Formats: sequence, C-alpha cells, structure tokens
Amino acid sequence: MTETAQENAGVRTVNNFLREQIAEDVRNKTYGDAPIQTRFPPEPNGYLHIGHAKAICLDFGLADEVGGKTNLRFDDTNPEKEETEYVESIQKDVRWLGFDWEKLCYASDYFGQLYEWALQLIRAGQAYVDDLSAEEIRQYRGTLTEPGKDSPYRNRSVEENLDLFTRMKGGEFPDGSRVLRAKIDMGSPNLNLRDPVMYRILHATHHRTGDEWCIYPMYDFAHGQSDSIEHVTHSMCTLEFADHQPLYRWYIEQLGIFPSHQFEFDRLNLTYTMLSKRKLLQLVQENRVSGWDDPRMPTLSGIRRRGFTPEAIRAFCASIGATRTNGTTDIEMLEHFQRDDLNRRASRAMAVLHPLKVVIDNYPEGKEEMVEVQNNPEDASAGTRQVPFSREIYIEQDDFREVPPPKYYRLSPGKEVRLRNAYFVTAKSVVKDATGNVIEVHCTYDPASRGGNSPDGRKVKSTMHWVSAKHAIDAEIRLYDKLFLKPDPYDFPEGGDLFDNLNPNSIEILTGAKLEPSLASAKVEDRFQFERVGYFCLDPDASPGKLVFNRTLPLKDTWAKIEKKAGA
RNA sequence: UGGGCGAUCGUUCAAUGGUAGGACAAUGCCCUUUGGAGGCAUUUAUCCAGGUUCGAAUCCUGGUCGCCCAGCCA
Repeated sequence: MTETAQENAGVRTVNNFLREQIAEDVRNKTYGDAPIQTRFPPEPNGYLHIGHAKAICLDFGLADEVGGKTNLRFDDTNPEKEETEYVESIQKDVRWLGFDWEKLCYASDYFGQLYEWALQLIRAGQAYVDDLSAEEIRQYRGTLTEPGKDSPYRNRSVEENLDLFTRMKGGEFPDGSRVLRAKIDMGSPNLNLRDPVMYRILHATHHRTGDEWCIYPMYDFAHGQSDSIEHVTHSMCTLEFADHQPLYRWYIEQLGIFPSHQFEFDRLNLTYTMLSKRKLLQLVQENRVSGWDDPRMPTLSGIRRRGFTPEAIRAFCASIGATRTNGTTDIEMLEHFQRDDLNRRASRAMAVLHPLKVVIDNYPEGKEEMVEVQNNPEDASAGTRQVPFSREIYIEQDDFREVPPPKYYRLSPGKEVRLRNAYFVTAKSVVKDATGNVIEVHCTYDPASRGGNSPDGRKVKSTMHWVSAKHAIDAEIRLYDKLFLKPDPYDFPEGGDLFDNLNPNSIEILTGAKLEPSLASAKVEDRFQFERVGYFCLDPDASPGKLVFNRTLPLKDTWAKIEKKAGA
C-alpha cells in the first residue's frame, strides 16, 4: 500500500503526481525557503459545482499539507459574464467546504500592472495593435493543419502601437475595432502561440472596476502574471489548459517576472451529472430547476441544500485523487462517501413516508407510553430519546402485504414482526376500501415484548419503523432522483438535445408523511437518518408551522434488489 | 489531417525496473432490534506488436484507440 495516507476519520487519501511534484520542489528548494503558494482561481460567472470541489481540495489541500498558502482569486477579466452575486456565492461555498484563503484577490486588482506590462511588451516590439476584424483574425489564424499568416498590421512601429494602444484604453475606439496581440509565431503548430490576443475593447461595466476600463486583458495575458504577482509556485488547472502552458511561460519569461509554474490535472466527470457552467446557467434561466441551489443541481449550493456534507465531499475528493487521464467517476462513489459520513453522524428518527394505519386491538384504548430509542446506534454518545407509542400507529405501506411474496419478511396476515424499540405485533385482519385496497391492518401485540424482545427468546425476521398516529406530525417530503436519465447526459441522438435527457421524475413531493414528534424541532440543514428509509435534512423552505424535508439519499435497499430480481 | 496529452479489474485510483493492490460496483455467505451498518469470500485488468533487461504496467521503437486545441470566453 503506497497511500501517502493520512488516514483520519475514514478519509483515505491516495497519492498523486501533484503532491509528488510539490514534495520534490520542497525537497529541492526550487523556490528557496518561501512557502508553497497555490491559488483557486474561479471566474465569477456562475456557482461552484462538485467539479470545482476537486480543484479546491487540491489547491488548498496540497498547499496545506506542506505548510503552504492558498489564495482565492477571482479571474474576473470578462465583465460581460461576471457578477457580484457569483463572487459572494463562491466565497460562501469555499468556506462551507471547509477552506479559508490566505488572501482574497481579483485579477481586476492587477489591471493597472497588466496594462504596464502590455506597454512593456509593445516597447520591446513583442506586441502590436491589430485592426483586423474578429472574422479576419480567425481567417489569418490558419487551421489545425495549415499555418496562419501575418496580419498586415503586424509590423507597425513601436510609436504607432503605443499611440493606438493608449487610445484604445482612452476609449476612442468602438468594441471589436482593434485588439492588442502578442507577436509570437503565426506558423506555430500550437494555435495559442499564433499571435494571441492580449487585450480587447469592451465598453462594459465591470462588477468591481465599473467604467474605469474599456479594454480588458484576455485570460492568457492575465492568469500567469496574476500567479506571478502572488508568487504562486504551483498553479494547478485542468487538462484543457495544457496547450496554454507555452504561452503562460512566454509571458512570464518576456516580462522577467516571478516564475510560477502551471500543472494540469484531469477535470472531474460524474455519471448522470452535467458540469458545464454554461448549461447549468441555462437550466436556471429556463426554470428547469428552481435555482442554482435546487437540490438536484450538482452545484455546491445545490448539494448542500440536498443535505450533502463538506466532510463527505472532501473524503470523496481525497479518494479520487488527480491524474492526467480523463475518465468518468461513478456517481455511486460520491454517494458512498456521503452515506458513510451520515451513517456515522446523523441522528436517527422514525418517519413514515406512505402511511398505513395499524390498530393494535389488544392494546388498551387511551393508553400511551414512551419507549426509549437510541439516537444513533453507531454512536452511543449520541444518547437516547423518548418516543410515544399508542394503540393506533402508522407503518409504511410497503411494510404490509396481504399476500406476501417469497422472502418477504415484513408484516402479513398471521406474521409476527417487531416494531422497532417497542413490541412484537402479529397481523390479524385487514380493512379494505370499496376498491379493495387495504386501508387498515388490525394486529395484536405481546405485552411481554416491550422494548422489542420477547422473554421467551422468540425471534422475528423483521423490524419495522412506526409512528404513533395520535402523536405524529405532518411534513412535506421531497424525494430527489437523478437530474439526467443517462450515465452520459451528452448521449443523445443526432439533432437531439442535452435537455432531452432530463429526468421528468427527478423530484417527487410527498405531502402525507407522518413523523415522530421529536422532528418538530429540526433546524435547517439538520441531518437525519429516517430509519430504514434514507437520509434527510430540513429544507430552508420549512417554516414554523410547516416542516419540509429533503431526501439526501435513500438507504441501500436489499429488498428492492431481491424484488427486482424476482420480477425479472 | 498539425500539435499536445493519455491508455491498469465494469468504474476509479495505486504499484516510481522486483509478489499487479485498494476503493466503488457486482455476486455469495455470516451477522444484525434499520433487508441499514458491519464481517468474510468470490469474479474481473496492465491497448497491440516488437525490443532492452536476470527481471517490464513501468524504459525504448512502431502501431491502435481516446481526449484537448482553429473565442476579441475562462
């Protein structure tokens, strides 16, 4: 086992090449005695999602392991897509995940410096103002297989370039009329080196700098230098930026500034999950979901509301590691880590989602008693609570079958089962409605089995949850399923659409659920295991008179599997 | 088609020239006052062909396949 493995609280961290790179640089003192510095650099143009969580865990986690520092930097170089709402949500989400930054930075903090550097490159004859239109630039760029050709404006004098660029900044020219380009190599096999655009004219109001600027640096002209300004030693990004690395280095070398280095790792892909910010925005804008924090969304705000925990997400990220191979992780992996975490920590409660009335005929009418129940069998320190029991209770409709199929252990006529922490009961008869549906089951109970065990040692095959009818509280329960029907949401026929794969039944709202009374005091984000059903948390939509619970995940269901196999 | 990157159980991640291993999933059994949890067991992998070496997943050569790049997005 070569896990670099701090194994704490069940978190198993697998080794990865980024950690090794950092360890090597620390060993070799590549950056002298300066601490390792990383950064998490989101563009504030949307909400963070589970894919970002992987990057966050890497950026913050790897630096932290070696006593390094991490900045949160907003890559806000495109005012047309960025908003303050997003910078706020991003900070909230990073903190929620459990990380805190050394410095809060913005690429826009560096607009002045970047402008000076652009001037420096112009003076060095390494940048020029191009009057070609966007369309012409595209044509001059060539193709994957053919080299590009020089713009007719490529050899303007330094003086003219300085004059034009200054006037670009001064607002003299309309959007799109000119750009500043780096003079590199129009014949390069790497398209990023074919005189990349450094600045474009955008008369747009920036969420931070307002109307101070009407020219904005491109990602490539801002990112490496921002890293450099912050003395970032290890600039980690996803694989699709690998082709940009030569340009990243080119700017840093020409400018002669702090040598930050870029390292690329694989982006997270999950089955049944779509992680395109642009498409996620579309889901929100088209009201296909209730918002960025819809519990079906893969955003951090969505899965937080769904009931996922930062601990589970971090454990998941630690286990998937980082490589340079692009694959797709099974969503079950994430779910596993979430169940594992909640199983250890969530308080248990009894809740009946689809109630069926049970009357215990030999239980004295009007009698009530409290039974003692463990809050968490996995954790004795969680203590116990008292749950009321009485003559009429609710059980799950699924837990009674008039004609039990093979291997069905639950209640059926003549069968004895255990009501969890309460008594053994035996079904005696049923009451049906006009259409023949069972609407009530009559049982007898064994008074000697109080607490759930019979003194004679008699065993039962099944233990079922229940709620006292008289004491039950009502709640709305929201059951969520996958947002997309296919493992690969992009798997749709020619002419089809990503959204054709949307699951029409991704949410089911239950209004008749019956809950044990202790749940009345639940607070938002409190997490519970409704025994035998799943993990749930109180939704922010809940109000004092109205409880609303979200199902985070169902419990694993062996019986469902047996039933499915028998049916197939 | 030019360039870059990659290829290990069904999935994901290890093995850094020396016994191919873990996790998820699946299957079976045990256990259980949650058909949950837990325990045990089982199945399945080094893309192909050559080469170097006592020894290759690892190094070399040649293929094959996959991903990324032709925004004045990031």
